[in-house]
Amino acid sequence: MATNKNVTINDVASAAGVSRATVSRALSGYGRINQSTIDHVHKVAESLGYKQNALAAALRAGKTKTIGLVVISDFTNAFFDRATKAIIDQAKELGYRVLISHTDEDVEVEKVAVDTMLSNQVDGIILVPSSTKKHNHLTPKKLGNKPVVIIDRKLDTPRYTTITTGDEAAAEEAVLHAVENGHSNLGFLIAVPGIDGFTKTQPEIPITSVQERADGFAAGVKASKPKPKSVTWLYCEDTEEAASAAVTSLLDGPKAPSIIFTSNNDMLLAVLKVAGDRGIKIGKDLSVISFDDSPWAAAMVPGITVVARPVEDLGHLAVTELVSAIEGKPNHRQIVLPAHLIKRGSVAKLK
Amino acid sequence: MATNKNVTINDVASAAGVSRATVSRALSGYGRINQSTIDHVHKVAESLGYKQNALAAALRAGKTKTIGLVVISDFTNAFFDRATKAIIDQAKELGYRVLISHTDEDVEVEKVAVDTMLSNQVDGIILVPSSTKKHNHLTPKKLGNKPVVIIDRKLDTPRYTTITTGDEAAAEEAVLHAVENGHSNLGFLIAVPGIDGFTKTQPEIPITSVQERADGFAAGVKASKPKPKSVTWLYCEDTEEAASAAVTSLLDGPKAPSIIFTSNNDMLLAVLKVAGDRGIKIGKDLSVISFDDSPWAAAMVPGITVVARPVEDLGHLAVTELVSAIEGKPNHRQIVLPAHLIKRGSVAKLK
DNA sequence: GAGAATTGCGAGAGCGTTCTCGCAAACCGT
DNA sequence: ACGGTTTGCGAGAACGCTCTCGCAATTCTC
Repeated sequence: MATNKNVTINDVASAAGVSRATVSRALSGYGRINQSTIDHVHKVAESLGYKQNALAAALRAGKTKTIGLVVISDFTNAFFDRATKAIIDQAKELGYRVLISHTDEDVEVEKVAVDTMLSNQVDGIILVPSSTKKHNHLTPKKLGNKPVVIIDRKLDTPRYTTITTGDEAAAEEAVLHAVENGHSNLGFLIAVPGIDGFTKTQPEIPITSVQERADGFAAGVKASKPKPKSVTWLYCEDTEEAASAAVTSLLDGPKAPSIIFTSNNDMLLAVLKVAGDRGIKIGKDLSVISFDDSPWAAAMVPGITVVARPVEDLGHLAVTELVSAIEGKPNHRQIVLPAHLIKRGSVAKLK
Repeated sequence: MATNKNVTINDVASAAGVSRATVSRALSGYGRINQSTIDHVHKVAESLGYKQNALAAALRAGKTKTIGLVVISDFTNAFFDRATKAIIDQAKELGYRVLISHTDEDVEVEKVAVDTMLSNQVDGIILVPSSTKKHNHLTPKKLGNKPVVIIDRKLDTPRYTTITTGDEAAAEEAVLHAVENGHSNLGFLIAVPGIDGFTKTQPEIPITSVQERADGFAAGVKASKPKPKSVTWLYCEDTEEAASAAVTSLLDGPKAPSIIFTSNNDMLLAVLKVAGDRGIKIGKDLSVISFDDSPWAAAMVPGITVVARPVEDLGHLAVTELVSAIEGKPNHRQIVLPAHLIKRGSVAKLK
């Protein structure tokens, strides 16, 4: 059980008969150095199985080539899985690694997540904030003046480059699409983290993207040509139980909707589940439109009509912006990427 | 634009009027130190906004409290998203961070991923190998004798602790379930990375878990009481196009199956898509059983009958085993967790 | 109250790099 | 052939931290 001490740059240096500095020059490719010694050092390093200690290099150089990604949810989410993938891929493209942490919509968790990132000396942070208002821990000073890109949601103080999607317009479009198809009894199921169960009266929504969806739905209702006969709003905790209960109450309520708009896929799945259990056919007896596209939403029969957001573009752009800031071009842009409605079969043509 | 030099342990030391060593003792909680100085140092550190530089600490201490996770696929996969989440959560529980990399089933990518992990001085690695056979880069020597846990698939040399699921038995159970329900024309759609398009003859399968599923299906066919009338095998590249083509060929072939077994959810989605386009009703005109459960498979109408694997347990256990090895109890266990069939509505009762 | 044990803390080395500085050797121009 | 420039490389400091060692001060022991 030989405890293989890692081979260091010193080992390479003495094996190659040169100094540490020369080895570093040869391997990192900077400064004045003879091509033949470069080759020689490379050969020796390889034969010894030398691997750079990224920790030491980063400590000395003051940069880690790592960006921190603090997301809300884990990857079991049709938005964040794709965003995370896009971010990792683009980061790799630009020569960066990604450190991931998720916060479960908890500001306290977010705080320690960010601290961990900073402690690990990330060069910049991409963050999905869990609260619009509570961000005392996100001041430039507390972040060591490190570049930050906010995605998916906005802070109420637009301090950093922020990339969001145009959910409001898309939500409005969704409502108009439903009304055009003859729907007149509308149900809205909005997932709001932090509340208990579900409620009809609008609670404080700590997430701008959700707020925008709700606003867009409302704008759609207002803009509808034949005014909808009934509109029911339900704000719901983001859990399976609460969602099921909310859907049940919606379907059993006095003004049962012919279409339900859901603000995310968890809510959508609850609708599908309850409807399935009751033998209610989607796209026929009940229509549905949700947010965020996914392979399964497309493959279902009927396909689910969704607001598709440019998730990959968003992730891609976030990294590009962040890296550009890391490399010294700090500019605080507010970017909104367009979302659009994908019409499938889950909206019945009434009348 | 004050370039906030990070506050270091030296700053805290001089502000608190003690030595670096004392600050370190106070904050890290080791060695002999007076409680009142601990409090004092903590207070000063807080007021200065001191944050430990994890890099420096790790460099000095020789351990990073980080484990590397090298998975095949990204998180847009019903298995790996859950596994990754379970691993991150359990790692956090045990005081470890997770560095993630994905390889897209490419051995070369896997190689550099592992190198990156090592360069970043991870304390151990959890790996989903992209190939059963090609693992020259995974010798203990090349891994610096760091602990490794292999999950989801096996290497042909059982060198490390390996955690897999009992896919073979579950696959057999799935076939028997179908035959019991009167199915006699069976189709098997097996995703095999690295092949081109699809083929009827079994190619080399570089992944043990897939091989085991195929073996289990075969065992099920053999064990069926009324021998199935026809059995069609299709091995397919893991892309949407190839899968669609394969499904089409399956449905249009001479022996059109009444049930299709798919080895993963990508294949399942292809089946659903093609069937949907043709107006073929799942659970009625065509039955289907897939591998790996997911929220949408449960919410669909009819629900998809699946082989559910204990993904969270697997991830959890992987971390536990790895950390135990990191902390000095190296034992090479071969663990197989049981998978089981969840019967939903996607299998029609024939006869 | 004198020796022994214990406690609290500072000095300083060292983790594996990078990078500036300076020096010797090689090269240039006239 | 001689001053000046360029080239290649080594010495050594520094990044921020941990941890051993040793010394002074305190507490214990009988």
